[in-house]
Amino acid sequence: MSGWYSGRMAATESAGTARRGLRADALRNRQRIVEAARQIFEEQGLDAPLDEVAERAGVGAGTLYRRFPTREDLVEAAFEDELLRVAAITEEALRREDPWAGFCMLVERLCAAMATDRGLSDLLTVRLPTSQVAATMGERHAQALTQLVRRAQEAGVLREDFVPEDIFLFLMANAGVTQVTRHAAPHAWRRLIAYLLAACRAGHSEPLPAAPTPLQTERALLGHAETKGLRPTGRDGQNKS
Amino acid sequence: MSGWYSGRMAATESAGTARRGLRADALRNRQRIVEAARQIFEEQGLDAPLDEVAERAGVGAGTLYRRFPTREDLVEAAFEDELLRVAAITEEALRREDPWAGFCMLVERLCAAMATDRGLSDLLTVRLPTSQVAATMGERHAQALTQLVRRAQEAGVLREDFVPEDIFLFLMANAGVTQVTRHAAPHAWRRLIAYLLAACRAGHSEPLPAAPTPLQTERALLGHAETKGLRPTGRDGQNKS
DNA sequence: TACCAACCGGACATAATTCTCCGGATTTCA
DNA sequence: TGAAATCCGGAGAATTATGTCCGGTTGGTA
Repeated sequence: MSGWYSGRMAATESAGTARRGLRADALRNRQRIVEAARQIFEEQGLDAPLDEVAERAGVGAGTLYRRFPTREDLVEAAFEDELLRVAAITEEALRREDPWAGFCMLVERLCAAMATDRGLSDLLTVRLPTSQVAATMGERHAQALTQLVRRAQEAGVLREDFVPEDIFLFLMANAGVTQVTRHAAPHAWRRLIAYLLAACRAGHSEPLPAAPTPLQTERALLGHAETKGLRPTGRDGQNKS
Repeated sequence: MSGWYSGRMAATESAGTARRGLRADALRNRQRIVEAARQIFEEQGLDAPLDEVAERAGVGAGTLYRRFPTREDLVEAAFEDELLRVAAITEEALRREDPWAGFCMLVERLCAAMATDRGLSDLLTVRLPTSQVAATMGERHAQALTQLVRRAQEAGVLREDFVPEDIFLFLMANAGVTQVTRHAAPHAWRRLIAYLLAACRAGHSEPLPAAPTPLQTERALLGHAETKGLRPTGRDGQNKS
Protein backbone atom coordinates (compact mmCIF):
# COMPACT_ATOMS: atom_id res chain seq x y z
CA MET A 1 0.00 0.00 0.00
CA SER A 2 2.80 2.38 0.89
CA GLY A 3 6.06 1.50 -0.78
CA TRP A 4 5.22 -1.59 -2.70
CA TYR A 5 7.82 -0.81 -5.29
CA SER A 6 11.18 0.06 -3.85
CA GLY A 7 13.94 0.63 -6.35
CA ARG A 8 16.31 -1.84 -4.79
CA MET A 9 14.24 -4.71 -6.07
CA ALA A 10 14.54 -3.71 -9.69
CA ALA A 11 17.18 -6.37 -10.24
CA THR A 12 15.03 -9.14 -8.82
CA GLU A 13 12.04 -8.42 -11.02
CA SER A 14 10.00 -10.98 -9.15
CA ALA A 15 6.60 -9.88 -10.32
CA GLY A 16 6.82 -11.59 -13.67
CA THR A 17 6.08 -8.48 -15.72
CA ALA A 18 8.66 -5.89 -16.58
CA ARG A 19 8.18 -2.62 -14.80
CA ARG A 20 10.90 -0.52 -16.35
CA GLY A 21 10.26 1.17 -19.62
CA LEU A 22 6.56 1.41 -18.93
CA ARG A 23 4.85 4.53 -20.08
CA ALA A 24 3.58 6.80 -17.34
CA ASP A 25 -0.08 5.86 -17.79
CA ALA A 26 0.81 2.19 -17.97
CA LEU A 27 2.73 2.36 -14.72
CA ARG A 28 -0.12 4.24 -13.08
CA ASN A 29 -2.63 1.64 -14.18
CA ARG A 30 -0.37 -1.13 -13.03
CA GLN A 31 -0.31 0.30 -9.54
CA ARG A 32 -4.07 0.70 -9.46
CA ILE A 33 -4.54 -2.88 -10.63
CA VAL A 34 -2.20 -4.28 -8.00
CA GLU A 35 -3.89 -2.29 -5.27
CA ALA A 36 -7.35 -3.36 -6.43
CA ALA A 37 -6.21 -6.97 -6.61
CA ARG A 38 -4.85 -6.79 -3.11
CA GLN A 39 -8.23 -5.60 -1.84
CA ILE A 40 -10.32 -8.05 -3.81
CA PHE A 41 -8.11 -11.00 -2.92
CA GLU A 42 -8.18 -10.04 0.72
CA GLU A 43 -11.96 -9.96 0.67
CA GLN A 44 -12.79 -12.87 -1.60
CA GLY A 45 -9.75 -15.11 -1.77
CA LEU A 46 -7.54 -15.94 -4.73
CA ASP A 47 -10.40 -17.27 -6.83
CA ALA A 48 -12.11 -13.91 -7.12
CA PRO A 49 -13.16 -12.98 -10.67
CA LEU A 50 -10.53 -10.85 -12.34
CA ASP A 51 -13.11 -8.69 -14.04
CA GLU A 52 -13.96 -7.38 -10.63
CA VAL A 53 -10.35 -6.43 -10.07
CA ALA A 54 -10.34 -4.56 -13.36
CA GLU A 55 -13.53 -2.76 -12.46
CA ARG A 56 -12.29 -1.66 -9.06
CA ALA A 57 -9.04 -0.51 -10.60
CA GLY A 58 -11.01 1.47 -13.14
CA VAL A 59 -9.38 -0.16 -16.14
CA GLY A 60 -10.58 -2.47 -18.87
CA ALA A 61 -10.20 -6.19 -18.73
CA GLY A 62 -7.76 -6.02 -21.61
CA THR A 63 -5.41 -3.80 -19.64
CA LEU A 64 -5.38 -6.20 -16.76
CA TYR A 65 -4.68 -9.28 -18.87
CA ARG A 66 -2.02 -7.49 -20.86
CA ARG A 67 -0.09 -6.59 -17.75
CA PHE A 68 -0.70 -9.86 -15.89
CA PRO A 69 -1.20 -12.68 -18.39
CA THR A 70 -1.98 -15.27 -15.73
CA ARG A 71 -3.71 -15.11 -12.41
CA GLU A 72 -0.51 -16.20 -10.72
CA ASP A 73 1.31 -13.16 -12.06
CA LEU A 74 -1.27 -10.91 -10.47
CA VAL A 75 -1.25 -12.85 -7.23
CA GLU A 76 2.48 -12.54 -6.96
CA ALA A 77 2.44 -8.83 -7.57
CA ALA A 78 -0.42 -8.28 -5.17
CA PHE A 79 1.15 -10.19 -2.29
CA GLU A 80 4.73 -9.18 -2.80
CA ASP A 81 4.90 -6.84 0.14
CA GLU A 82 2.48 -8.82 2.25
CA LEU A 83 4.71 -11.86 1.95
CA LEU A 84 7.72 -9.86 2.97
CA ARG A 85 5.81 -8.78 6.05
CA VAL A 86 4.86 -12.37 6.79
CA ALA A 87 8.43 -13.46 6.27
CA ALA A 88 9.61 -10.86 8.75
CA ILE A 89 7.49 -12.51 11.43
CA THR A 90 9.83 -15.48 11.70
CA GLU A 91 12.84 -13.30 12.13
CA GLU A 92 11.08 -11.15 14.67
CA ALA A 93 10.11 -14.28 16.59
CA LEU A 94 13.73 -15.36 16.60
CA ARG A 95 14.76 -12.05 18.13
CA ARG A 96 12.62 -12.75 21.16
CA GLU A 97 14.65 -13.97 24.07
CA ASP A 98 12.11 -16.42 25.44
CA PRO A 99 12.06 -19.45 23.11
CA TRP A 100 8.49 -20.35 23.96
CA ALA A 101 7.22 -16.81 23.54
CA GLY A 102 8.95 -16.65 20.19
CA PHE A 103 7.39 -19.89 19.06
CA CYS A 104 3.90 -18.81 20.14
CA MET A 105 4.37 -15.45 18.51
CA LEU A 106 5.19 -17.06 15.20
CA VAL A 107 2.11 -19.24 15.18
CA GLU A 108 -0.22 -16.57 16.43
CA ARG A 109 0.96 -13.84 14.09
CA LEU A 110 0.83 -16.11 11.07
CA CYS A 111 -2.67 -17.24 11.89
CA ALA A 112 -3.82 -13.72 12.66
CA ALA A 113 -2.63 -12.57 9.27
CA MET A 114 -4.50 -15.40 7.61
CA ALA A 115 -7.63 -14.64 9.57
CA THR A 116 -7.90 -11.11 8.22
CA ASP A 117 -6.87 -11.86 4.67
CA ARG A 118 -8.56 -14.59 2.69
CA GLY A 119 -6.10 -14.24 -0.12
CA LEU A 120 -3.16 -14.72 2.18
CA SER A 121 -4.90 -17.70 3.71
CA ASP A 122 -5.24 -19.29 0.29
CA LEU A 123 -1.69 -18.41 -0.57
CA LEU A 124 -0.18 -20.00 2.53
CA THR A 125 -2.10 -23.25 2.20
CA VAL A 126 -3.79 -24.20 -1.03
CA ARG A 127 -1.66 -22.28 -3.46
CA LEU A 128 1.59 -21.96 -1.66
CA PRO A 129 3.74 -24.04 -3.99
CA THR A 130 2.36 -22.57 -7.20
CA SER A 131 3.69 -19.18 -6.33
CA GLN A 132 7.20 -18.19 -7.23
CA VAL A 133 7.29 -15.64 -4.46
CA ALA A 134 6.30 -18.23 -1.91
CA ALA A 135 9.02 -20.53 -3.17
CA THR A 136 11.76 -18.00 -2.65
CA MET A 137 10.25 -16.84 0.60
CA GLY A 138 9.98 -20.42 1.79
CA GLU A 139 13.63 -21.04 1.00
CA ARG A 140 14.62 -17.96 2.85
CA HIS A 141 12.69 -18.91 5.97
CA ALA A 142 12.84 -22.65 6.20
CA GLN A 143 16.13 -22.15 7.95
CA ALA A 144 14.86 -19.55 10.41
CA LEU A 145 11.84 -21.72 11.10
CA THR A 146 13.92 -24.78 11.85
CA GLN A 147 16.13 -22.69 14.08
CA LEU A 148 13.15 -21.36 16.00
CA VAL A 149 11.80 -24.85 16.56
CA ARG A 150 15.12 -26.33 17.57
CA ARG A 151 15.80 -23.51 20.00
CA ALA A 152 12.51 -24.09 21.77
CA GLN A 153 13.13 -27.81 21.93
CA GLU A 154 16.61 -27.39 23.33
CA ALA A 155 15.17 -25.10 25.99
CA GLY A 156 12.87 -27.97 26.92
CA VAL A 157 9.62 -26.07 26.36
CA LEU A 158 8.57 -27.62 23.06
CA ARG A 159 7.85 -31.30 22.76
CA GLU A 160 10.60 -33.28 21.12
CA ASP A 161 8.48 -34.80 18.39
CA PHE A 162 7.38 -31.47 17.00
CA VAL A 163 8.72 -30.87 13.50
CA PRO A 164 8.80 -27.66 11.48
CA GLU A 165 6.30 -29.11 9.02
CA ASP A 166 3.78 -29.08 11.80
CA ILE A 167 3.59 -25.33 11.39
CA PHE A 168 2.01 -25.89 8.00
CA LEU A 169 -0.32 -28.42 9.52
CA PHE A 170 -1.44 -25.75 11.93
CA LEU A 171 -1.84 -23.21 9.16
CA MET A 172 -4.07 -25.55 7.21
CA ALA A 173 -6.16 -26.20 10.28
CA ASN A 174 -6.37 -22.49 10.92
CA ALA A 175 -7.47 -21.90 7.35
CA GLY A 176 -10.22 -24.45 7.75
CA VAL A 177 -11.55 -22.68 10.80
CA THR A 178 -11.29 -19.12 9.55
CA GLN A 179 -12.83 -20.04 6.24
CA VAL A 180 -16.04 -20.94 8.00
CA THR A 181 -16.05 -18.69 11.06
CA ARG A 182 -14.62 -15.51 9.60
CA HIS A 183 -17.77 -13.44 9.80
CA ALA A 184 -19.84 -14.78 12.68
CA ALA A 185 -17.07 -15.78 15.10
CA PRO A 186 -13.95 -13.96 13.99
CA HIS A 187 -11.91 -15.13 16.98
CA ALA A 188 -12.71 -18.81 16.88
CA TRP A 189 -9.31 -19.51 15.38
CA ARG A 190 -7.65 -18.15 18.53
CA ARG A 191 -9.19 -20.95 20.49
CA LEU A 192 -7.95 -23.55 18.05
CA ILE A 193 -4.45 -22.13 18.20
CA ALA A 194 -4.55 -22.07 21.98
CA TYR A 195 -5.39 -25.77 21.95
CA LEU A 196 -2.57 -26.50 19.56
CA LEU A 197 -0.01 -24.46 21.45
CA ALA A 198 -1.04 -26.15 24.66
CA ALA A 199 -0.48 -29.48 22.97
CA CYS A 200 2.94 -28.40 21.75
CA ARG A 201 4.14 -27.35 25.14
CA ALA A 202 5.91 -29.99 27.17
CA GLY A 203 3.44 -30.12 30.04
CA HIS A 204 1.19 -27.28 31.30
CA SER A 205 -2.17 -26.09 29.99
CA GLU A 206 -3.34 -22.50 30.02
CA PRO A 207 -6.85 -21.04 30.01
CA LEU A 208 -8.42 -20.89 26.58
CA PRO A 209 -9.95 -17.85 24.90
CA ALA A 210 -13.71 -17.73 24.99
CA ALA A 211 -15.42 -20.37 22.92
CA PRO A 212 -17.86 -19.29 20.23
CA THR A 213 -21.42 -19.45 21.49
CA PRO A 214 -23.88 -21.83 19.85
CA LEU A 215 -25.49 -18.85 18.14
CA GLN A 216 -22.15 -17.71 16.83
CA THR A 217 -21.40 -21.18 15.59
CA GLU A 218 -24.70 -21.40 13.80
CA ARG A 219 -24.32 -18.00 12.20
CA ALA A 220 -20.75 -18.75 11.22
CA LEU A 221 -21.87 -21.76 9.25
CA LEU A 222 -24.95 -20.08 7.82
CA GLY A 223 -23.16 -16.89 6.90
CA HIS A 224 -20.34 -18.72 5.20
CA ALA A 225 -22.75 -20.87 3.23
CA GLU A 226 -24.57 -17.77 2.02
CA THR A 227 -21.34 -16.09 1.05
CA LYS A 228 -20.16 -19.04 -0.98
CA GLY A 229 -21.95 -20.48 -3.97
CA LEU A 230 -25.31 -21.11 -2.37
CA ARG A 231 -27.47 -18.49 -3.97
CA PRO A 232 -31.27 -18.87 -4.08
CA THR A 233 -30.87 -21.15 -7.11
CA GLY A 234 -32.82 -18.79 -9.35
CA ARG A 235 -35.92 -20.93 -9.42
CA ASP A 236 -39.10 -19.17 -8.33
CA GLY A 237 -42.07 -21.47 -8.69
CA GLN A 238 -42.35 -25.23 -8.76
CA ASN A 239 -42.15 -26.94 -12.10
CA LYS A 240 -45.63 -27.98 -12.99
CA SER A 241 -44.81 -31.02 -15.09
CA MET B 1 -24.99 -48.62 -0.70
CA SER B 2 -26.84 -51.61 0.63
CA GLY B 3 -30.17 -50.72 2.18
CA TRP B 4 -30.33 -47.00 1.70
CA TYR B 5 -34.06 -47.05 1.35
CA SER B 6 -35.77 -48.93 4.12
CA GLY B 7 -39.52 -48.90 4.07
CA ARG B 8 -39.92 -47.71 7.63
CA MET B 9 -38.81 -44.25 6.61
CA ALA B 10 -41.64 -43.75 4.14
CA ALA B 11 -43.55 -41.67 6.68
CA THR B 12 -40.65 -39.31 7.30
CA GLU B 13 -40.09 -38.46 3.63
CA SER B 14 -36.97 -36.53 4.47
CA ALA B 15 -35.46 -36.47 1.02
CA GLY B 16 -37.66 -33.68 -0.29
CA THR B 17 -38.97 -35.62 -3.29
CA ALA B 18 -41.83 -38.05 -3.06
CA ARG B 19 -40.80 -41.65 -3.53
CA ARG B 20 -44.13 -43.43 -3.46
CA GLY B 21 -46.18 -43.53 -6.59
CA LEU B 22 -43.07 -43.40 -8.75
CA ARG B 23 -43.17 -45.56 -11.81
CA ALA B 24 -40.79 -48.51 -11.82
CA ASP B 25 -38.31 -46.94 -14.23
CA ALA B 26 -38.44 -43.66 -12.37
CA LEU B 27 -37.63 -45.33 -9.08
CA ARG B 28 -34.82 -47.26 -10.69
CA ASN B 29 -33.33 -44.10 -12.11
CA ARG B 30 -33.72 -42.34 -8.81
CA GLN B 31 -31.63 -44.98 -7.11
CA ARG B 32 -28.96 -44.82 -9.77
CA ILE B 33 -28.83 -41.04 -9.47
CA VAL B 34 -28.48 -41.12 -5.70
CA GLU B 35 -25.75 -43.71 -5.88
CA ALA B 36 -23.88 -41.78 -8.56
CA ALA B 37 -24.23 -38.59 -6.53
CA ARG B 38 -22.86 -40.31 -3.48
CA GLN B 39 -19.78 -41.37 -5.44
CA ILE B 40 -19.21 -38.05 -7.15
CA PHE B 41 -19.71 -36.05 -3.98
CA GLU B 42 -17.35 -38.31 -2.13
CA GLU B 43 -14.70 -37.78 -4.75
CA GLN B 44 -15.15 -34.13 -5.61
CA GLY B 45 -17.10 -32.48 -2.81
CA LEU B 46 -20.53 -30.95 -2.84
CA ASP B 47 -19.70 -28.47 -5.59
CA ALA B 48 -19.20 -31.14 -8.21
CA PRO B 49 -21.00 -30.48 -11.51
CA LEU B 50 -24.37 -32.20 -11.58
CA ASP B 51 -24.04 -33.13 -15.22
CA GLU B 52 -21.31 -35.47 -14.15
CA VAL B 53 -23.66 -37.12 -11.72
CA ALA B 54 -26.21 -37.57 -14.48
CA GLU B 55 -23.61 -39.05 -16.77
CA ARG B 56 -22.36 -41.56 -14.21
CA ALA B 57 -25.93 -42.50 -13.40
CA GLY B 58 -26.56 -43.06 -17.10
CA VAL B 59 -29.50 -40.67 -17.26
CA GLY B 60 -30.10 -37.34 -18.93
CA ALA B 61 -29.67 -34.06 -17.15
CA GLY B 62 -33.40 -33.49 -17.39
CA THR B 63 -34.11 -36.61 -15.38
CA LEU B 64 -31.80 -35.54 -12.63
CA TYR B 65 -33.21 -32.04 -12.32
CA ARG B 66 -36.79 -33.29 -12.44
CA ARG B 67 -36.21 -35.60 -9.53
CA PHE B 68 -33.98 -33.24 -7.53
CA PRO B 69 -34.85 -29.64 -8.37
CA THR B 70 -32.07 -28.19 -6.23
CA ARG B 71 -28.62 -29.34 -5.36
CA GLU B 72 -29.58 -29.49 -1.72
CA ASP B 73 -32.29 -32.04 -2.48
CA LEU B 74 -29.74 -34.29 -4.08
CA VAL B 75 -27.24 -33.77 -1.29
CA GLU B 76 -29.80 -34.75 1.29
CA ALA B 77 -30.78 -37.88 -0.56
CA ALA B 78 -27.19 -38.84 -1.19
CA PHE B 79 -26.06 -38.46 2.41
CA GLU B 80 -29.13 -39.76 4.14
CA ASP B 81 -27.63 -43.07 5.20
CA GLU B 82 -24.15 -41.70 5.60
CA LEU B 83 -25.43 -39.17 8.11
CA LEU B 84 -27.23 -41.86 10.04
CA ARG B 85 -23.97 -43.75 10.22
CA VAL B 86 -22.17 -40.65 11.43
CA ALA B 87 -24.87 -40.02 13.97
CA ALA B 88 -24.47 -43.52 15.31
CA ILE B 89 -20.85 -42.76 16.16
CA THR B 90 -21.83 -40.54 19.07
CA GLU B 91 -24.06 -43.19 20.56
CA GLU B 92 -21.42 -45.82 20.09
CA ALA B 93 -18.90 -43.59 21.83
CA LEU B 94 -21.29 -43.20 24.74
CA ARG B 95 -21.53 -46.97 25.10
CA ARG B 96 -17.81 -47.17 25.79
CA GLU B 97 -17.08 -47.49 29.43
CA ASP B 98 -13.93 -45.40 29.52
CA PRO B 99 -14.99 -41.73 29.20
CA TRP B 100 -11.71 -40.67 27.65
CA ALA B 101 -11.67 -43.52 25.14
CA GLY B 102 -15.23 -42.62 24.20
CA PHE B 103 -14.35 -38.99 23.67
CA CYS B 104 -11.32 -39.83 21.56
CA MET B 105 -13.30 -42.32 19.56
CA LEU B 106 -15.88 -39.71 18.67
CA VAL B 107 -13.34 -37.22 17.41
CA GLU B 108 -11.26 -39.77 15.56
CA ARG B 109 -14.15 -41.50 13.86
CA LEU B 110 -15.74 -38.25 12.78
CA CYS B 111 -12.51 -36.98 11.34
CA ALA B 112 -11.75 -40.29 9.67
CA ALA B 113 -15.10 -40.20 7.94
CA MET B 114 -14.41 -36.69 6.72
CA ALA B 115 -10.96 -37.64 5.52
CA THR B 116 -12.27 -40.29 3.15
CA ASP B 117 -15.31 -38.39 1.91
CA ARG B 118 -14.99 -34.88 0.58
CA GLY B 119 -18.72 -34.49 0.39
CA LEU B 120 -19.20 -35.42 4.00
CA SER B 121 -16.42 -33.03 4.92
CA ASP B 122 -18.25 -30.20 3.18
CA LEU B 123 -21.51 -31.24 4.72
CA LEU B 124 -20.23 -31.25 8.29
CA THR B 125 -18.55 -27.86 8.03
CA VAL B 126 -19.37 -25.47 5.24
CA ARG B 127 -22.87 -26.63 4.42
CA LEU B 128 -24.01 -28.13 7.63
CA PRO B 129 -26.82 -25.69 8.43
CA THR B 130 -28.25 -25.58 4.92
CA SER B 131 -29.16 -29.21 5.08
CA GLN B 132 -32.43 -30.29 6.56
CA VAL B 133 -31.02 -33.70 7.35
CA ALA B 134 -28.16 -32.19 9.27
CA ALA B 135 -30.56 -30.03 11.25
CA THR B 136 -32.60 -32.96 12.48
CA MET B 137 -29.51 -35.05 13.00
CA GLY B 138 -27.91 -32.22 14.94
CA GLU B 139 -30.93 -31.96 17.21
CA ARG B 140 -30.89 -35.63 17.83
CA HIS B 141 -27.25 -35.70 18.80
CA ALA B 142 -26.56 -32.41 20.49
CA GLN B 143 -27.80 -34.07 23.63
CA ALA B 144 -25.64 -37.17 23.30
CA LEU B 145 -22.66 -34.99 22.49
CA THR B 146 -23.14 -32.85 25.57
CA GLN B 147 -23.53 -35.95 27.63
CA LEU B 148 -20.30 -37.43 26.28
CA VAL B 149 -18.38 -34.25 27.05
CA ARG B 150 -19.83 -33.84 30.52
CA ARG B 151 -19.12 -37.44 31.39
CA ALA B 152 -15.47 -37.07 30.47
CA GLN B 153 -15.19 -33.85 32.42
CA GLU B 154 -16.77 -35.34 35.52
CA ALA B 155 -14.30 -38.20 35.29
CA GLY B 156 -11.56 -35.60 35.40
CA VAL B 157 -9.95 -36.59 32.10
CA LEU B 158 -11.21 -33.73 29.94
CA ARG B 159 -10.30 -30.15 30.69
CA GLU B 160 -13.08 -28.18 32.33
CA ASP B 161 -13.18 -25.38 29.76
CA PHE B 162 -13.88 -27.70 26.88
CA VAL B 163 -17.31 -27.09 25.38
CA PRO B 164 -19.28 -29.26 22.93
CA GLU B 165 -18.95 -26.58 20.26
CA ASP B 166 -15.24 -27.26 20.25
CA ILE B 167 -16.01 -30.46 18.41
CA PHE B 168 -17.10 -28.39 15.45
CA LEU B 169 -13.99 -26.30 15.78
CA PHE B 170 -11.98 -29.49 15.48
CA LEU B 171 -14.00 -30.65 12.50
CA MET B 172 -13.36 -27.39 10.67
CA ALA B 173 -9.66 -27.66 11.41
CA ASN B 174 -9.68 -31.24 10.23
CA ALA B 175 -11.43 -30.21 7.04
CA GLY B 176 -8.80 -27.60 6.39
CA VAL B 177 -6.04 -30.18 6.69
CA THR B 178 -7.66 -32.98 4.73
CA GLN B 179 -8.68 -30.61 1.97
CA VAL B 180 -5.03 -29.95 1.23
CA THR B 181 -3.32 -33.16 2.26
CA ARG B 182 -5.85 -35.72 1.08
CA HIS B 183 -3.79 -37.16 -1.72
CA ALA B 184 -0.15 -36.73 -0.82
CA ALA B 185 -0.30 -37.21 2.96
CA PRO B 186 -3.58 -38.97 3.68
CA HIS B 187 -2.80 -39.38 7.38
CA ALA B 188 -1.70 -35.86 8.19
CA TRP B 189 -5.04 -35.22 9.86
CA ARG B 190 -4.30 -37.92 12.40
CA ARG B 191 -1.39 -35.89 13.66
CA LEU B 192 -3.53 -32.80 13.99
CA ILE B 193 -6.14 -34.71 15.91
CA ALA B 194 -3.51 -36.20 18.16
CA TYR B 195 -2.33 -32.70 19.00
CA LEU B 196 -5.85 -31.57 19.73
CA LEU B 197 -6.71 -34.56 21.86
CA ALA B 198 -3.50 -34.11 23.82
CA ALA B 199 -4.52 -30.54 24.45
CA CYS B 200 -7.95 -31.61 25.60
CA ARG B 201 -6.68 -34.06 28.12
CA ALA B 202 -6.11 -32.73 31.60
CA GLY B 203 -2.38 -33.39 31.77
CA HIS B 204 -0.35 -36.10 29.90
CA SER B 205 0.92 -36.11 26.35
CA GLU B 206 1.19 -39.17 24.17
CA PRO B 207 3.43 -39.91 21.20
CA LEU B 208 2.18 -38.47 17.93
CA PRO B 209 1.65 -40.33 14.67
CA ALA B 210 4.37 -39.83 12.13
CA ALA B 211 4.61 -36.36 10.70
CA PRO B 212 4.34 -35.89 6.94
CA THR B 213 7.76 -35.66 5.39
CA PRO B 214 8.78 -32.48 3.59
CA LEU B 215 8.27 -34.27 0.29
CA GLN B 216 4.79 -35.32 1.31
CA THR B 217 4.00 -31.81 2.40
CA GLU B 218 5.16 -30.40 -0.89
CA ARG B 219 3.23 -32.92 -2.92
CA ALA B 220 0.15 -32.43 -0.81
CA LEU B 221 0.12 -28.76 -1.63
CA LEU B 222 1.05 -29.26 -5.27
CA GLY B 223 -1.40 -32.05 -5.85
CA HIS B 224 -4.23 -30.18 -4.29
CA ALA B 225 -3.52 -27.09 -6.30
CA GLU B 226 -3.56 -29.16 -9.50
CA THR B 227 -6.80 -30.81 -8.53
CA LYS B 228 -8.55 -27.56 -7.78
CA GLY B 229 -9.04 -24.75 -10.26
CA LEU B 230 -5.46 -24.35 -11.37
CA ARG B 231 -5.51 -25.82 -14.83
CA PRO B 232 -2.84 -24.93 -17.39
CA THR B 233 -4.69 -21.70 -18.16
CA GLY B 234 -5.17 -22.66 -21.78
CA ARG B 235 -2.45 -20.38 -23.04
CA ASP B 236 0.38 -22.13 -24.79
CA GLY B 237 2.85 -19.61 -26.07
CA GLN B 238 3.68 -16.13 -24.90
CA ASN B 239 1.65 -13.29 -26.28
CA LYS B 240 3.86 -11.45 -28.67
CA SER B 241 2.51 -7.93 -28.13
C1' DT C 1 3.88 21.00 -32.49
C1' DA C 2 3.59 16.78 -34.77
C1' DC C 3 4.37 12.10 -35.23
C1' DC C 4 4.78 7.25 -33.87
C1' DA C 5 4.97 3.79 -30.77
C1' DA C 6 2.75 2.25 -26.84
C1' DC C 7 -1.29 1.83 -24.54
C1' DC C 8 -6.41 1.78 -23.37
C1' DG C 9 -10.87 -0.28 -23.06
C1' DG C 10 -14.77 -2.59 -24.26
C1' DA C 11 -16.74 -5.75 -27.44
C1' DC C 12 -16.35 -10.46 -28.55
C1' DA C 13 -15.10 -15.47 -28.85
C1' DT C 14 -14.67 -19.49 -25.78
C1' DA C 15 -15.71 -22.49 -22.05
C1' DA C 16 -18.04 -24.45 -18.11
C1' DT C 17 -22.20 -25.09 -15.57
C1' DT C 18 -27.00 -24.69 -14.52
C1' DC C 19 -31.57 -25.44 -15.66
C1' DT C 20 -35.65 -26.01 -19.11
C1' DC C 21 -38.37 -27.72 -22.84
C1' DC C 22 -40.67 -31.05 -25.57
C1' DG C 23 -40.90 -34.98 -28.91
C1' DG C 24 -40.72 -39.66 -28.30
C1' DA C 25 -40.50 -43.93 -25.49
C1' DT C 26 -42.14 -46.73 -21.56
C1' DT C 27 -45.05 -48.38 -17.96
C1' DT C 28 -49.38 -49.21 -15.95
C1' DC C 29 -54.02 -50.49 -15.73
C1' DA C 30 -58.41 -51.57 -17.48
C1' DT D 1 -53.90 -55.61 -25.72
C1' DG D 2 -54.32 -50.73 -26.19
C1' DA D 3 -54.71 -46.20 -24.60
C1' DA D 4 -53.37 -42.72 -21.26
C1' DA D 5 -50.52 -41.14 -17.84
C1' DT D 6 -45.96 -40.85 -16.78
C1' DC D 7 -41.32 -40.52 -17.69
C1' DC D 8 -36.85 -40.15 -20.43
C1' DG D 9 -33.09 -37.74 -22.61
C1' DG D 10 -30.67 -34.66 -25.21
C1' DA D 11 -30.69 -30.20 -27.37
C1' DG D 12 -30.26 -25.61 -26.12
C1' DA D 13 -31.08 -21.07 -23.54
C1' DA D 14 -29.10 -18.38 -19.74
C1' DT D 15 -25.34 -17.26 -16.75
C1' DT D 16 -20.75 -16.53 -15.27
C1' DA D 17 -15.87 -16.26 -15.88
C1' DT D 18 -11.76 -16.31 -18.92
C1' DG D 19 -8.86 -14.56 -22.32
C1' DT D 20 -8.26 -11.99 -27.07
C1' DC D 21 -8.61 -8.42 -30.62
C1' DC D 22 -8.64 -4.07 -32.66
C1' DG D 23 -10.12 0.77 -33.43
C1' DG D 24 -9.21 4.80 -31.06
C1' DT D 25 -6.38 7.53 -27.70
C1' DT D 26 -2.38 9.14 -25.21
C1' DG D 27 2.34 9.97 -23.91
C1' DG D 28 7.06 10.91 -25.18
C1' DT D 29 10.23 12.79 -28.28
C1' DA D 30 12.23 15.36 -32.25
